[in-house]
Amino acid sequence: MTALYVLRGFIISIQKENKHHRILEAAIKVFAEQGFFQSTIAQIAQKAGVADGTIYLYFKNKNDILIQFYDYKTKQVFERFREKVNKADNAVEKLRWLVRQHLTEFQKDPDMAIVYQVETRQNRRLGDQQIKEMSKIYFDMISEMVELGQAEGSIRKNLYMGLVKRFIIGGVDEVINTWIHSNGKYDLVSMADPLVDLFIHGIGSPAKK
Amino acid sequence: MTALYVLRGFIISIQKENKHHRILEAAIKVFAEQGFFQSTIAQIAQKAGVADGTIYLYFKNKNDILIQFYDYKTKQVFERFREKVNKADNAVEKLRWLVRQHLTEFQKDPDMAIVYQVETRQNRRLGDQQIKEMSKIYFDMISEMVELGQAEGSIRKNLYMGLVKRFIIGGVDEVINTWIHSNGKYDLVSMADPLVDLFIHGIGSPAKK
Amino acid sequence: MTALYVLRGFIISIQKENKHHRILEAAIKVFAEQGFFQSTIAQIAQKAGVADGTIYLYFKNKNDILIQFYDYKTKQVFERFREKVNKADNAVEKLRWLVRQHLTEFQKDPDMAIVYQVETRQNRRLGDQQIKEMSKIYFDMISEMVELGQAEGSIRKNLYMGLVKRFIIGGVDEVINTWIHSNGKYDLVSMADPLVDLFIHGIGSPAKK
Amino acid sequence: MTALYVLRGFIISIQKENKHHRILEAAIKVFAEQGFFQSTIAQIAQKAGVADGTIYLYFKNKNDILIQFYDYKTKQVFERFREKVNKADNAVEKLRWLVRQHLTEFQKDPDMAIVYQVETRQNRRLGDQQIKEMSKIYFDMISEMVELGQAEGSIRKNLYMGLVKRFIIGGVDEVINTWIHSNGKYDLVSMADPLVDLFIHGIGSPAKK
DNA sequence: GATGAATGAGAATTCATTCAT
DNA sequence: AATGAATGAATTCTCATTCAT
Repeated sequence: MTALYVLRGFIISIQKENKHHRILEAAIKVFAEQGFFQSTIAQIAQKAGVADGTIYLYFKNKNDILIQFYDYKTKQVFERFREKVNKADNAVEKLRWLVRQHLTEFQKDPDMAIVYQVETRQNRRLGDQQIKEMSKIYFDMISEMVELGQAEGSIRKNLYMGLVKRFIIGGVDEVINTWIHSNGKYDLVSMADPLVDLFIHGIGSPAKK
Repeated sequence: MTALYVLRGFIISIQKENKHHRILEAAIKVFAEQGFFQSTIAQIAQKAGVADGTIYLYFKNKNDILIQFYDYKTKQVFERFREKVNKADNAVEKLRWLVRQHLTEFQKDPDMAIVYQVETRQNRRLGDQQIKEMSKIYFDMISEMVELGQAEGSIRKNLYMGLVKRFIIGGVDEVINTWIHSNGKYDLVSMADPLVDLFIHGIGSPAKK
Repeated sequence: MTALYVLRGFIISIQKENKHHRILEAAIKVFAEQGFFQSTIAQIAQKAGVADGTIYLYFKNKNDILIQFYDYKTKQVFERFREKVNKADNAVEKLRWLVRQHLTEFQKDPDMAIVYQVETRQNRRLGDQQIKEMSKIYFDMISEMVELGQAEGSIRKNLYMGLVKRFIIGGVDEVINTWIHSNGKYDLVSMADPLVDLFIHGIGSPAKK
Repeated sequence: MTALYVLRGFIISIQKENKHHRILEAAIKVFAEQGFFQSTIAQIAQKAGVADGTIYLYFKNKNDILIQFYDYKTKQVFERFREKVNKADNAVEKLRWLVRQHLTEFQKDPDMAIVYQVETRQNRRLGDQQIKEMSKIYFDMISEMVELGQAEGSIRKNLYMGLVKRFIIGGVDEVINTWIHSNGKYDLVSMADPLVDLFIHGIGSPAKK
């Protein structure tokens, strides 16, 4: 009896989990298609196959969906960046894997990519704290990588870390944006290595240096 | 009499121009503060010191304000980039002046910067054509610059132009974004030279090359 | 349990039906009092005892209320004309019953009468198709009647059907209009027989014929 | 000098007359096309070639345009009916000329026809007094005609005058309405004689009488 | 008289959120 | 937990009318 009960609880919690998940996925799709403000709860509910009211059992309000998307989906993706970075054993390789993984994840889930780039990134709706938190993950990875590279001798010394971070994130973001605006027509991941090459060597001629 | 008439016409057209301008400026401020979708016509009207209905004498609808902002303000700024670029006489200097001017203009007018970065750039509300048109200005300047640099020998040959463009725009944008999120606390323009340095040399150690 | 469920569903559907009905009735009253264009959704909502927004759960927009009125109320009335006409067994009786029933129904529901005469009849807002459709019911009844009368010998042969239709509808409509403008002060139905007499015999003196 | 002054005054008053007239004509066109409520002052002004504000120099408000249309155009048309009726020298001819003239005038000026039928006729916006006044012209003509006919022996005695009026006006109106809805595709005037025939003889078979 | 820019009240409509079932 | 009908605040936009020039 107890076992059954526990089992039942488990199934229910799975179902609950499912519904929460389904709404989140539906929301991301709708946000990606129409933008946050132009999306309605009704559209999300329909796409998720639940009633409008049901959404409010899982999310405090419309805004909260974006926040939870951020927490659930994005953070998890960003944590995976770290894994890849950790596996690589020199600074340049770490950077290469960071960029590769970033492009890979975003290519794999274009809806997430759109929502992240367009709705989340630039937005003051999400608590700034949240943005900073995640931004920090990236920042820390880059700092670490740069410091390692400087120790290794592969990365030059006179760098202002804050700027390097923007330099790298900016390039990656812009590559993703362009890809999104092209409606994902080409292979995003193949941009990784040439991009990293630019990060490392710049566009300047080595002869001149 | 005729002279007075002409004068009168002139004054009136100035005033009209003023009102259009005042609304546009007010709108940009409001958009910058609250975001496009959270801004209301009433707020814009109030900030511009006109009645709600007056806005519709100058703009087709709320969206049109954004479009006209783009046409009026942004294009003009971008044309000024070209002037600076044209004055410089080698590739690296051209790039340096492009970035300097970009950061200078955006620092000078933070509201424009915010609206441009947040509302315009990523947005499918503006006709894509418009975005592409302006993006093209940037693209052409970069292409030109890179080709010149390659002829001069200051920029390396094996570059995929599309990627270089994103690499540069991305870095600049991100620097601006970070500055915006800091509420303009520091001097944006001073980022120009270090950033260009990164564009040219990358983060890699020259010793290693 | 199931029975209760079914019952519950039934009650709910009745209530829903009620609300739709209530709004429609309220709208007709308001339209009758003020005319379509001078009526506001707020007035209708208030008279129906619902919130403004509720109206949009049942009607696409203000115009749709008129269209649904037409479909729901008017058609049903017109179908009832046919019943009466079918029961009578000679042409003149059929005409008499058509006119009697028409005046009876409109007298019974003056709001419908007003909206029908003023807003619907002359209006290009309703799909012309709808008007034609209903007009056709009348037309068919008259055609049928006339043809029957001609076969019976009670109605003369040399008649242009299209004109006969306008002749009859016109007279009936005008009698209703006059009654409406008098604010329903007299008995409309009592006009039926004298009017039919005019339709049949005209105003000409039989002696002269 | 005085002569010139008078002349000048005359010209001005002609011009004034013209402008008033032009606005009225423009308004009727616009009302005919779109209906009173869906027409805007701006549309009328544009069609009349004057500024919006100018309309208020000649008309108290939008409603007043309809009222003046009624006074100016319609009354004049109705007076012309009388002329024709007066010329005919027996009752049936009088009726025939009334109907002929009615259809002739309305065919000649379809915009007037539309506005009159749709906007004026059924409407409580015009002072009821005005409607009654004009309606009275018609009524008097019909009364007179019927009484004459009864004296002549061409029209039967047992008639309720109020009903006869509606019977005739109704038929004529409906013929006009149908013509309007057909967009004036056929010759309206040719309906006059057959219609009058129906008024006089009805649809009944003479054999039966 | 003529203009037409400006006004702002007013209306339709939308939609996040609630809550009775 | 789930539903979805109901709500009504909020917003955009229109347009008759006014009035300074």
